[in-house]
Amino acid sequence: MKSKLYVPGVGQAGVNQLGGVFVNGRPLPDHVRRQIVELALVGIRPCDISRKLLVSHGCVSKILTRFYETGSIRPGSINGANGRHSKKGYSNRMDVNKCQDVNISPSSNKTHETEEASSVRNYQSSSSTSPEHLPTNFYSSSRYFSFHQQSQFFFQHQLPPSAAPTNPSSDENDASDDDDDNSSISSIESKPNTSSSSLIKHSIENILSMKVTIKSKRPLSSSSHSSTDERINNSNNKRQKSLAC
DNA sequence: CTCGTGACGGTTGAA
DNA sequence: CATTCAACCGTCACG
Repeated sequence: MKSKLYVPGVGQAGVNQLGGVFVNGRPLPDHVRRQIVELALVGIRPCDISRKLLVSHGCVSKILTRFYETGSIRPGSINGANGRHSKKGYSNRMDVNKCQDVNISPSSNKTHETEEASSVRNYQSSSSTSPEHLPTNFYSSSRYFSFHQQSQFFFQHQLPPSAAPTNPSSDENDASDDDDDNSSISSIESKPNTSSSSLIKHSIENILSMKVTIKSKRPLSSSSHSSTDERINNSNNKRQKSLAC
């Protein structure tokens, strides 16, 4: 039932049961992972998130489980704490990048969350199309670069322009957009900020507007908004509690 | 209907 | 340089 298509430079791209495009064996794009976490934080249920973002339920569950346990939205091999990257000197290079980008001393006793946030910033700042910003600790540059371009192509066709990835053509716009993303992600993983919360609200509103379009396009089980809102609030309280721990 | 989990096939980097 | 292996990925199906 799973249709597959081969995309040069990416590998086997497939379409899951929800109609979403994915690349087998490759992590979801960062903005998709971020949207999953943001939607979960505002109380959207995982099943709704999977339907909205066209990501499989299992993937949403895994990402949220990882996020609740570690506070990280990154794929497991990113921060070099585990996986194959820990064997080589990636962590040293990561520390250098952190010093340059985030002004965090590598020798300072940083918490896991600050390290994660800095790694997120480092990765997002490096996700611009400028070759010298290609990630050194992630995948190899050439493969990652081709994948990133292709994934942007895919999700530009999947998501509305408000939730679509940034335009790779202009660096300054990328930088500003990355700042928006960074502020939203830092507000999630650190303390809440008033200005960034508006950004979160903005992005979530965009996503929710997409939800309306999707629901109008493909009506799910006919459920009234009031009952769903109550369930959303309940689950939101539960997740806020778990997050506060 | 929702959610957690394991199997599966695929990708990636190191050895 | 090609091959092998381990770790990780997302999807799917099951309970």
